[in-house]
Amino acid sequence: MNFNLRVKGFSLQQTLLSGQSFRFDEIAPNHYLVFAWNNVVEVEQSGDELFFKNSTCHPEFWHNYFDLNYNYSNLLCGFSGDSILEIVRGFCGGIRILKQNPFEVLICFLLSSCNNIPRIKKIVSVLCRNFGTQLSCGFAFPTPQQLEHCNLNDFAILKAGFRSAYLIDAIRNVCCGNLDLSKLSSLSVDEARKKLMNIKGVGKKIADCVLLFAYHKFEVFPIDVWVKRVLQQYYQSGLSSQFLSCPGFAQQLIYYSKRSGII
DNA sequence: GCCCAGGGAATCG
DNA sequence: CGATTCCATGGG
Repeated sequence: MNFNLRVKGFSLQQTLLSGQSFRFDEIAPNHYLVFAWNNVVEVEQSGDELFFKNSTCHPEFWHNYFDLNYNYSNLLCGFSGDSILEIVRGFCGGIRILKQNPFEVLICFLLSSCNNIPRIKKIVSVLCRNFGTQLSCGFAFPTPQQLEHCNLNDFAILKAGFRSAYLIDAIRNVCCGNLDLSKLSSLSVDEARKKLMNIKGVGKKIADCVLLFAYHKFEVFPIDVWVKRVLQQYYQSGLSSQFLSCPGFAQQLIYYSKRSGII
């Protein structure tokens, strides 16, 4: 299925490259193969237009996935008065927070510890190819049930090292109902975070990544090494009220900007 | 053979 | 509580 969507202020490239997803491939400059939930699409941005090709689903799915309904200009306006946030807003204000599958985000960020993005993407692609459902192009991220009976030997192909044990613990807890990902959204952020942190290898940072990238909890603030550097550089005396107006989104712009070397 | 990647957990004070 | 130290593995 092919179709177009008109967007305002959105940047496909900034959104995909902002470190929240590991499930896309650049097939040409500014032209991506994007996997989400059980779907895949080729997408390209030109100005205010998104061109979708060979989508496995209807436009509404991608509209929701890329969070195109949310009023981000309000958030960006709220950053006025904080000089750092004004800079990053001008640099990458086209970032949107994707609506990703919680199980997928949990597994991907468990793989992120002591790791780099290209390698995480490689591990995830091997995981999908070996255990996920085949799509028209590529493979879907495996469900908890598809991974339920995997052991350390099965995961040796991932070359994920010590992280494989984390995956197995997470899968087991999800499959037995100990961690019910479908119920986290009804809990308070603090309660949901506690539940996630019961998984081996999940601390506050990874829990907050799941809450932000899968549950759209903009009030959380995952602090990774890049963001920590910015805090030490510019926010020694504390975060501004503008920052605290939407920590999750501010964090995402700061991460992308710091990694790009503009701040 | 060494260094790097980026987090969690345990153990302090 | 916050700060410090140790730990884990594969790729270049």
